Amino acid sequence: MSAKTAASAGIAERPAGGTAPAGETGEPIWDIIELLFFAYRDFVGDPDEVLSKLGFGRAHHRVLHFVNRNPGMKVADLLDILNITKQSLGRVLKQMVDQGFVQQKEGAQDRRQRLLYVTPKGEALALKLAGLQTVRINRAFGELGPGAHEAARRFLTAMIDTDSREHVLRLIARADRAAKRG
Amino acid sequence: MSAKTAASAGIAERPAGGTAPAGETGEPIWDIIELLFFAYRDFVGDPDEVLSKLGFGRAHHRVLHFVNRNPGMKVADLLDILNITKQSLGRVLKQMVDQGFVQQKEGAQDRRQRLLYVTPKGEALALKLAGLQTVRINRAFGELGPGAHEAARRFLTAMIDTDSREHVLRLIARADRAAKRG
DNA sequence: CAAAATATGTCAATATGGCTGACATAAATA
DNA sequence: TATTTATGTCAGCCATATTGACATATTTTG
Repeated sequence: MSAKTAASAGIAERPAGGTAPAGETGEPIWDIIELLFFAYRDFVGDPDEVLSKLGFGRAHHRVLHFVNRNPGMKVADLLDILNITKQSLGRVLKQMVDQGFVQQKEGAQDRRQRLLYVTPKGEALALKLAGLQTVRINRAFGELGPGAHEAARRFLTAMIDTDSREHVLRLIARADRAAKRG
Repeated sequence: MSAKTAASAGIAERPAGGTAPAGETGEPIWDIIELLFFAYRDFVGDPDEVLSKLGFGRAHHRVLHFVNRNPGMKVADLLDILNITKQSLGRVLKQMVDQGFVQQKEGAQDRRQRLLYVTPKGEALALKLAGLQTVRINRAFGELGPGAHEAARRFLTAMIDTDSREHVLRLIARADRAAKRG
């Protein structure tokens, strides 16, 4: 019940004395480890249901999401983000193109490129999936009160590899600007 | 569950104009959606490296983690948590038993049960993996300052399905007590 | 006690989404 | 022209998930 329960479920507190300055590796932080597992499981669970009815999986979701957010991106860029091989991407991408969710256009300057765009149908699906996740996030923020969004953003950002953090933030910012133009 | 019922399942329409105050379902909350994706990717990435050297995958990690945290759990309980079929679990579990990471003992009261325990070798691996994740979490908390742990816990808890939330919290709390006894 | 339900295991077939390696094509570039 | 780049594709392998059917031991129930 109350949010307090979670707190008392807490643990991982260091053996007396503590304050355990950050950076120390003492005892595993079990609560966050497990909560992250369950939270992520539910977070991707909503879209998964919708996707499975279309014969799609999580891989399709990732492709659709990033193409929708970054219209005109190169195949190579998508491969970098998803961190998979072109063969793996190829199979999934082909399905989405064949079924009219994603479209490929020859690059204007460099005609070797096959720039990726979502179709209206693809955008509708992308927004439907993001909407399901947004409902969950908004419900959470609603329970947590003001400042929750900022706190979540800071926590999640800090959890990303320091090396790639800047890259990720730029990606998100760039996509936001693209969305506003669109 | 929830007021704001999935608000028309989310999305799409965001009739011109507005700033969408939090709590409303208008526009997708892209930053959290994407940060969660990248944060989780890195979070599971650390263990993945270690596991792959042992010929194990993420499935093995999940089994090892929960058995370590809940010594003596039934196979059925593990199936519930992981939400997979017994056939899927069977293969992974067999490997871990064969290689001496997990042990099965006949239930005392109910001799049909094969209660699950980690071996010392299994516990060492579980702690090694949790340690990697803890380093990341502690680094994040260190960057964020005091209150970060509590804030993260509250956020992640709120992201879990309302139905299963209590169950998850009980699971975590129970495992903590078990750990302290051990 | 016999019958039914339960906990677990296993065989077989199938799907998804990763992977590697090799090779092909078109276009840009040195 | 020769090379590199961007992309695609074929073929096969692996890990992890699925469903369905069936087996075994044990507990519970009528």
